[in-house]
Amino acid sequence: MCQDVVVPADSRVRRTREEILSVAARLFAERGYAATSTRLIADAVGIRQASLYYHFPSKEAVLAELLASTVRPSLELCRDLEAADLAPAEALRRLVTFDVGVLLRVEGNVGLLYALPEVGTDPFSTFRTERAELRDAYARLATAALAPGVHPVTADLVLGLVESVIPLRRDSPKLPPPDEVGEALAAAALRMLGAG
Amino acid sequence: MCQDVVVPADSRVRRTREEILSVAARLFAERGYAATSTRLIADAVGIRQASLYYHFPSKEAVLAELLASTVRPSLELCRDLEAADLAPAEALRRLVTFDVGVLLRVEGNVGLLYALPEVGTDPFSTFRTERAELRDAYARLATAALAPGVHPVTADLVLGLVESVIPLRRDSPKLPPPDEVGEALAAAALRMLGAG
DNA sequence: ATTATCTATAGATCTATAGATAATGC
DNA sequence: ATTATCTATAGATCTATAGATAATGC
Repeated sequence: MCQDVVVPADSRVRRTREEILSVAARLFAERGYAATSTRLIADAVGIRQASLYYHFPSKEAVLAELLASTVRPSLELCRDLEAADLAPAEALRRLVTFDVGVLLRVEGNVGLLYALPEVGTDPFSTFRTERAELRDAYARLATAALAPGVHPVTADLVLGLVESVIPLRRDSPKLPPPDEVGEALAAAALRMLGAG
Repeated sequence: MCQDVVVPADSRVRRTREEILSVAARLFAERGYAATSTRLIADAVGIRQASLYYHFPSKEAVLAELLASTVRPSLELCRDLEAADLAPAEALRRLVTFDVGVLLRVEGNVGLLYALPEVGTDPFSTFRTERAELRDAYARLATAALAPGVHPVTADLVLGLVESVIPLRRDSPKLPPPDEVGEALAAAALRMLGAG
């Protein structure tokens, strides 16, 4: 058994690695994955293009790590909420406000990464699986909260409604504070389901 | 004055040009703009890479034409509806069902093109202007239909809700018929605004 | 004669690797 | 001594142009 290599949280290599992630997230979201060269990322970080490959084995690995970090917190909350035996409408309200808060606050509008067409290709299938889990959790909660007489497809619209804050944030710079948008959107989702 | 050059609707050049557009739309939506090479498009059409440049001056021009053709029909309907002096809720219901129908029926899920990050770059600013017009029209109608006591930001969510059928179509292959989804979504939008 | 396509290629990328060197920390 | 970066470059693209040739239609 060998000991884990301990990297202090503020070591130089750690900071560089995280700056690469942060810069790449912003550039991928703004310009697209294929249109963002490793040179462009490196220049923005202030290192040479080849030095990226000390921190990541490939450009794909950079995007893969970004994607993983965006979906995991929501997935964990989903599991907690489903275990907590709340009324479906209340569980959904909490999930929606949490996700809207994250999407509006995260730097660089990283939520846009979900929609990158390249994410549909083979190297990112792990992320797609995790994302499908999140979609299913939303659909289960929304279906349970659905009022009689409301068309069942409405339950599949909730996640899309939540994520519509991503382009909204890009296109409408003057938005109310995240918490206010989150509560308004959660209330809108519940009205939409007839669960007001 | 010179006469316009008349190109018959089914001429060979016209068919090739339209097949380029159709194939490019599908590939851009599936794989992204930068990740789709002119060679890949040409191979799928069955011509040589260089022959694309007889029909289009650049790769950008192909995407620009696709974008223009997707936003224009909705913009025209918007203008008609605003002129027709309907109740805002009814005008919005018609606009929503129309757009959902188009987005669900158009071949190759071309709606995904809206979200391509490359669309945010300079060469596509004309499209972005037209798209901003559509967004404003949605916001005007939705604001007019908003019930008292409902948070105003809710009006800005309607377009996002409509466009959430684009990823829905990609991720949930088994969806009800377009008309049914359109009506369910329009009803959901009106409930969300408190205008049920 | 004109239109639509082809072959061939220039010139500019891009990712990733090899091997050298500078900075860090015991 | 190890870690993090650098320079240099191989090899594979990619867009767009030049000029030749085949198909079309009067």
